[in-house]
Amino acid sequence: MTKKAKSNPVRRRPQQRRARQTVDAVLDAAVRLMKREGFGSLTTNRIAEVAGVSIGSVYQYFPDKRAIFIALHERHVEQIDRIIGATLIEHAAASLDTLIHAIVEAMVDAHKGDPELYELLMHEVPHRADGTADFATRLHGAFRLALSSRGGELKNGRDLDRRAFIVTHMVESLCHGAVLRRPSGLSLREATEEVVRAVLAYLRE
Amino acid sequence: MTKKAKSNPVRRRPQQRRARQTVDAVLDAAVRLMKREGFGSLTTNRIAEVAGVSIGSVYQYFPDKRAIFIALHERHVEQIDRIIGATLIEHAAASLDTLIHAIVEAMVDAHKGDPELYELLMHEVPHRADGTADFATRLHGAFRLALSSRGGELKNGRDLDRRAFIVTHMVESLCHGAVLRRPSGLSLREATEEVVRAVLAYLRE
DNA sequence: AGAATATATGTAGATTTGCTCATATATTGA
DNA sequence: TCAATATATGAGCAAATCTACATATATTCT
Repeated sequence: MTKKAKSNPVRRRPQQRRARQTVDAVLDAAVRLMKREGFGSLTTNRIAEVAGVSIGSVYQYFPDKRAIFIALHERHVEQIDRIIGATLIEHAAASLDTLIHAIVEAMVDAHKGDPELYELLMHEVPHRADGTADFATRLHGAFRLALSSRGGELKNGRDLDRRAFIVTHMVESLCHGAVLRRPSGLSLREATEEVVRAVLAYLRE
Repeated sequence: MTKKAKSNPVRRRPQQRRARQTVDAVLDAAVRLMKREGFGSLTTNRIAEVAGVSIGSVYQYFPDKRAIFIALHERHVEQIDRIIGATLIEHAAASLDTLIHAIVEAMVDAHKGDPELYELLMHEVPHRADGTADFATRLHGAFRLALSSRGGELKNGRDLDRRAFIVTHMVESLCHGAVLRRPSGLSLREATEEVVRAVLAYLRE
């Protein structure tokens, strides 16, 4: 398995188009393999093979196997980031009700397309070790902003942080839950609506 | 890394006390090593060494390295299960308010003692692959029961499932968040109280 | 006490995996 | 055109996982 943090092996960053294609091919191959054979039997050589590149190319852009997983998470977080950002802008002037509604629906939509992948990302693929920029942290800022321009009774920053903290975790966890863990007999639409209700109940409390 | 599902290597299950001690020693050693040197540099030989048992003993109870991780998760889930169960019994006759309060505080208490471990379990140690009995699924039943004997307006099972689904994910995610991801400037006590407020706001909605 | 069973040891090695490196090819820029 | 730079290759090494197994000790049962 992974060695003990060898002397900082700096890797090349892709700058030409084919390099970026190589990187993408590696990430896509990793996903395809995980879905097909499970996370446990993922090997770097096999990833390279399925990606159609040589093992050497993989290690030009990823310092180690872990880095592939981190990149997978980053790719996902960036996608969600874009979706949330767009939703915030689109509903900049809307009420809190419709904003929350829009964000929750956007989150659910973003995940329902490929639930298998997000299940893997959530429960199998190890997250990054250093504490930088996990998903909740990045959502927090967005919600803080959205709440600050709306909540009349939220006077100071501490209140804002408190509210944003709860809302962030509710949205993240409940949207994932609605897609991946909702009880049988509860449709995705019903679950989504209930998530919205829960968040708004808290914000109106 | 793990092989491709070799011919079902059935392992011994501990029945004597010293066997259980061996198993525990292995799990404890894995945790100690992860904290000390990170998940990435965990090796089975080193685990055996730190546990004070031979590598042969390790493989008598764990079919492969992954099984050690799975056992780590199971151990944690069982601990939380016991705590939740005890809290439910202790407050069987209490109001919904005090029950939720008690459960949230119990969850936070259970995690605040060793946040480093739970951070590892959440983000580094891969979860089990088969979908059996994850934490949320098990909490769901408990909350369903607790709500059924209290919520006056919850008529049928669908409503119950809906409510229990939301509450389960809120409690799990927000308690973890309060311990591991609360914004600086928000004390653990404040965060915990806010979690309770959020859950109750939803249940009273 | 003595047989049956469960547990522990640890070396030797086969197999697998992560990752390196010397070398070759493609692209860019002047 | 041709040097400089970026990208791609893949055999092979070091290290890890996991097995096999002969041996020794501890526990349980009658």
